[in-house]
Amino acid sequence: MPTSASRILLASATGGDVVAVEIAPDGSELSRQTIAGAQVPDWVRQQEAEHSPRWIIRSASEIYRRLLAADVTLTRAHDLLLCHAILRDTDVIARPLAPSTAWLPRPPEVEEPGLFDFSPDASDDPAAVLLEQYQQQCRALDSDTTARLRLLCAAESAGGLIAEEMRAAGLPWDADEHDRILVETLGVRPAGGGMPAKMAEFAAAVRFHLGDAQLHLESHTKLLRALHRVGVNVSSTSQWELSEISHPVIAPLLGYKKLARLSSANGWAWLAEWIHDGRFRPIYIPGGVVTGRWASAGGGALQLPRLLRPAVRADARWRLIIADVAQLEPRMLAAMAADAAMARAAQGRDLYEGVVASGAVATREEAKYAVLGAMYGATTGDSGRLVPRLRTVYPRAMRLVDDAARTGENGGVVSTRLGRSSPRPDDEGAPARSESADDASREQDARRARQRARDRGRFTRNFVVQGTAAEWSLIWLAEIRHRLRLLPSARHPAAASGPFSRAAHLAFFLHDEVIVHVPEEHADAAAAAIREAAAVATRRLFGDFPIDVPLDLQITQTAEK
DNA sequence: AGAAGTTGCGCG
DNA sequence: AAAGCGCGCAACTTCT
Repeated sequence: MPTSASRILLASATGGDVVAVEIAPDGSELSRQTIAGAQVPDWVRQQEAEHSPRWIIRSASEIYRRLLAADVTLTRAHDLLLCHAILRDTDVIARPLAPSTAWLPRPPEVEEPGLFDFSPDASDDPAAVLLEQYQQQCRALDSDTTARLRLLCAAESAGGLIAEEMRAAGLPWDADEHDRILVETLGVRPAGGGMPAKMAEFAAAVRFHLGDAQLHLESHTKLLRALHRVGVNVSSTSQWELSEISHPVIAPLLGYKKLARLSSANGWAWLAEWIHDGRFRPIYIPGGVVTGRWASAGGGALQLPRLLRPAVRADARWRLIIADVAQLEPRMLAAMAADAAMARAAQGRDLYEGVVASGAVATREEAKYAVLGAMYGATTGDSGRLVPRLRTVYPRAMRLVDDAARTGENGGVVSTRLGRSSPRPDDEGAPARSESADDASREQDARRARQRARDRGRFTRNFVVQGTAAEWSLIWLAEIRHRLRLLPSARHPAAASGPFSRAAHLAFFLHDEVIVHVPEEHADAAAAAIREAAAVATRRLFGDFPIDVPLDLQITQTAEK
């Protein structure tokens, strides 16, 4: 393989071997070789050291875990699976990528013994299949004269690598602290099993007030009947409705529900299943949401209750850097719409106070409801009533979301700043009525169709904002990763082994928040890197448009807030 | 018995 | 039964 290599395509061959193809700048094949499975990590490490090529791979989720397990990291990649979804659906180029079911994510594979022994592509020449797809994607990217899709695909591919790296590194988690929180909140766990003490107390109080010593509290139907028996006339057992009622059963019932939730979602069973060697390793799914947000699988990674934050704890001589953006989405909206007035309100840490200062609303609370309502499409209630006031002070921003909603209602497609487009509406549910249908059912169909259109309008309204925020976060992540890789090694390794035990690394990502785990001596440098990365993300998306995207950032030992 | 749907609640 | 977007998960009920 010549030293000029800058792009190498990796394809799985039979028997765990790998075919490596060197790609010329014009996308054509320069040379290829087959590498025996056992040699792949060393070979890849060597290529990284000598050329740091862009690796063209089917999917990081399919191959990267095995490389990381062998302590090999990749600098850059082009993830064909992730980019296929973007380039197939995008509405910002004349000829999007031809859709193909061959480029959909595979169901999670069972662990296989061989290093690269994942199911080989069903073809005599899997490398040719990948190369053909890569060339098609390059043609699509080249047709975008604005190059925003190129930026999006690069960021998305970096995200694919980061998701696997964060899983490999894990989020440092103090199981003892978690246990302390559980005991403090739920009460002591009986030795013989059964309900923890404080939960049992609440349960007993609820049963007493409902006059049923045997009542099964987890059954909504039974609980609802029991509530009706004592005159608590609610239509559901949800806490927001219960909290409106004044009755002695309400307080213990809400208390019980709170604890029951913690116990079943993040109790001792969760701790035993998900925390190993002081790390929480969820599965991140980049692009798992149509807007471009990440999804997760297993462990409820994106729903960790704030109550458990103190269990996130840096290793000895290491620090956590926790950084997030307040009100990322409305900031994105202001910049996307080039709404100078809204950008002015976004100056500084609290956008909502800025909205109050504009005179549109009286209180911060009103500002929050109005802004969220504008982005979500509220039509009724407090929020819906406040939204029109924003139209007078921020006409450009409001026009952007209102246009997105109208496009969706009319069955159209909307796109984010970088060109990720909303999926086409599916035609399911369009009723095929015979001519004999009566007026009433035709009326009902029409009503349902209007409802669907409104639902879709709220979806597309939110899509442009949520999706662009996801793009900002993705670039932020990629730029953080890039900078952290330049930091020197740790004086003291982290408690866990693996490729990230000696260097600062991303440990957690949640829509607009990151947690970085860093050797104490590099904490300040890493914090600076995170701030720089945010500034770069803003500039990449919006150029010189003056929009503030301030970070809340703290360097700590634990994630307590 | 197991699949599929519902409810409720955690996160942004 | 959230007014208003996007998710995942546990536990229950209902369907097959």
